[in-house]
Amino acid sequence: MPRLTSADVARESGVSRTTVSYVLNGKRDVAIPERTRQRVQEVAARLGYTPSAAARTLRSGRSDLVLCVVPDWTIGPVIDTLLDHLTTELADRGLSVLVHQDRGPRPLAELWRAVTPCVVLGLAPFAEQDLLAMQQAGIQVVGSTLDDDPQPRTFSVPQVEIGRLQVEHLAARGHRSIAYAAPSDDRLAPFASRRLAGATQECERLGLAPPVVRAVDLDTGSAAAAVRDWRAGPAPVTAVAAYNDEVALAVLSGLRAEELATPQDVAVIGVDDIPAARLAAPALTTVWQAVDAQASYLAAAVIAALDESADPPVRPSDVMHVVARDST
Amino acid sequence: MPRLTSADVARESGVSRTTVSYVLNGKRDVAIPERTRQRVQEVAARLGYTPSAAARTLRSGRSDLVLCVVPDWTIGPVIDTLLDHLTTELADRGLSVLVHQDRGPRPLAELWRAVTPCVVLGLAPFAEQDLLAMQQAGIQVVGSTLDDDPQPRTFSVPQVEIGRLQVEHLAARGHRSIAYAAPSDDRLAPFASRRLAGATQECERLGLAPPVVRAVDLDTGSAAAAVRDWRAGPAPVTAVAAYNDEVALAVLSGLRAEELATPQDVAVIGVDDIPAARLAAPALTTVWQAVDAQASYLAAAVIAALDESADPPVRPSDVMHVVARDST
DNA sequence: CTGAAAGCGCTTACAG
DNA sequence: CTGAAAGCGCTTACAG
Repeated sequence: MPRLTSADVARESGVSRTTVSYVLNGKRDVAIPERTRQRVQEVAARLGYTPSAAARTLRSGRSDLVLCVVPDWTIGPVIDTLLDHLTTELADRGLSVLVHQDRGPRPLAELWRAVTPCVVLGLAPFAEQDLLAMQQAGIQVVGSTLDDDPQPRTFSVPQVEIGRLQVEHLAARGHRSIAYAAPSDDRLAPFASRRLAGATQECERLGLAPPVVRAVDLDTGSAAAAVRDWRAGPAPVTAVAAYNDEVALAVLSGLRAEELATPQDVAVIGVDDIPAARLAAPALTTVWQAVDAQASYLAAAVIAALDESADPPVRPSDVMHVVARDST
Repeated sequence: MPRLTSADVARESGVSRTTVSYVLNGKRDVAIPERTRQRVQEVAARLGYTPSAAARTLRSGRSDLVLCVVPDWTIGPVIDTLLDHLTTELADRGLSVLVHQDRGPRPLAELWRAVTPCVVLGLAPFAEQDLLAMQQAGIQVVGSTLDDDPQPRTFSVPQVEIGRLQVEHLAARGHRSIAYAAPSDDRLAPFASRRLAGATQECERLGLAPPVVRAVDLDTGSAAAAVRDWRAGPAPVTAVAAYNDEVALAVLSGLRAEELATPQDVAVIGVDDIPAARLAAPALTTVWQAVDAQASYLAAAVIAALDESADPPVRPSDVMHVVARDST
């Protein structure tokens, strides 16, 4: 069963491959009678013709693949949803998303050189060297930054803002002695340090002592130990801002183990609003992110990188806010 | 900055492109002096040459992309981990994983015809028609089944077994009136119906009444309503097998709302062992799956599909068991 | 308005 | 042992 080529479509519709190509690619600036256009299109559809991506890529030097580089850390529900939306929105433009976990020994360059994607989309910052190499090779890059850095082709989710919002919320509830529950996984450090910095800034702004930081594993014992530390000393902590909902759930569990009441003794706030958050006892207050808006922005950024005339992406506003529940 | 081609490597090492190709592809059956081999390899490395995937694909009619078709439903942590392992293991063989969410209007055929992957890997069953078309086009297919159906190139996670294990565990704890908490998302029906069937079978085997089924949304209200139903009537339910951990957390939350004690009044068991499971109050008993073993099996199946001489994959045994915690 | 031809980068059968 | 040449399927500058 040989592959169906544009030559088949050409023969069947009685035109040349040139014409088939023009019609199927919608080249409106070439004058081709409407009748011919329709015939070619009809034949292509009837035969079930799909152009070979490989040949196209070889010819143009650019595939219709969007290489999405996902960082090493565990894909959480947020990245899940992001990729989901992104895949759907870009599929509408005929672009396929190739997800690559940036881990293991395989260098990134090897992948993009081999695949020649039209766009490389980084969900975490690229190494300077990778960035340069891609740009030199003429590949469009849409990068990410964890800071508030509104550069043109960059996706920015200011992590500092997350920590700030958490402390703002806790302080508004009257807490003055606040702790920070950091993740124990080192790979999350770039996120954790920024979120913590935001929390610290907000404490300072409000005239509070900086948050007491403890790393918390995702188990009760680790969290209970942190809780004991936090409660010891002259100014016992009364509120905990956690790195994310899972860490927050661990803290809730640790508080329970130490027989402290939430939120009466110690309040807790997470980040992400995973399903388990609202089902926790007590229901977890958390920072919600507008993932679909962010995905749409990313999709638009990719499309804009490809097509000068496309609408420049509008940075989504109000992408995060606190969902207040019973744990604060 | 023009692309580096095999011609550049050839020129630089003073041989023909033929020789470059032979050396770089490790064709051992062609007699090429070791000296030449080394020189070519050294030059290729120095220049940072990466063969064009597009040209290769065009030439061979087959890319080194593995198209992994993920079903429509939300990617949970299990699929996450699976994809993660899979990507890593296949990357070692020079294969790149292209994840495609099988949703939206874009027909699957369009994607694989365009991409010409070497293998299509389905994490949910394919439509008969798609399967046939791929086979006709000479594409290797590794499929999935939710049943216990040990066909050669098929990944099988018998969902029935999951439900069976849940009921077995609950019955061993002395429960005789068991309920099933089904998901409300219709897309999960193929999984849910099989898990339920397994639960029902095990009830029957043990001489218990079939489980009372209620759909439960991921919120407390919905779960509380289900709980009220389950507790009404002459034989109040004393144990709930939930579709997965999230549904189980909802049930725990509903029980709390109805002021019932877990496990004294009603026991609960989930599936997946998500991080939130062990942090719940009480810690959730659940069915754990050996996702990494399953991923390795899948990777081996893909490699075997590509290479007759590769080791045939060994079906992992003991891929699931109950993790007993405080909720039962 | 339409077609013949070149060329993208690779591999491999074939000829030396 | 090594190279010249063909051809994978496409697009596009060019010639009619």
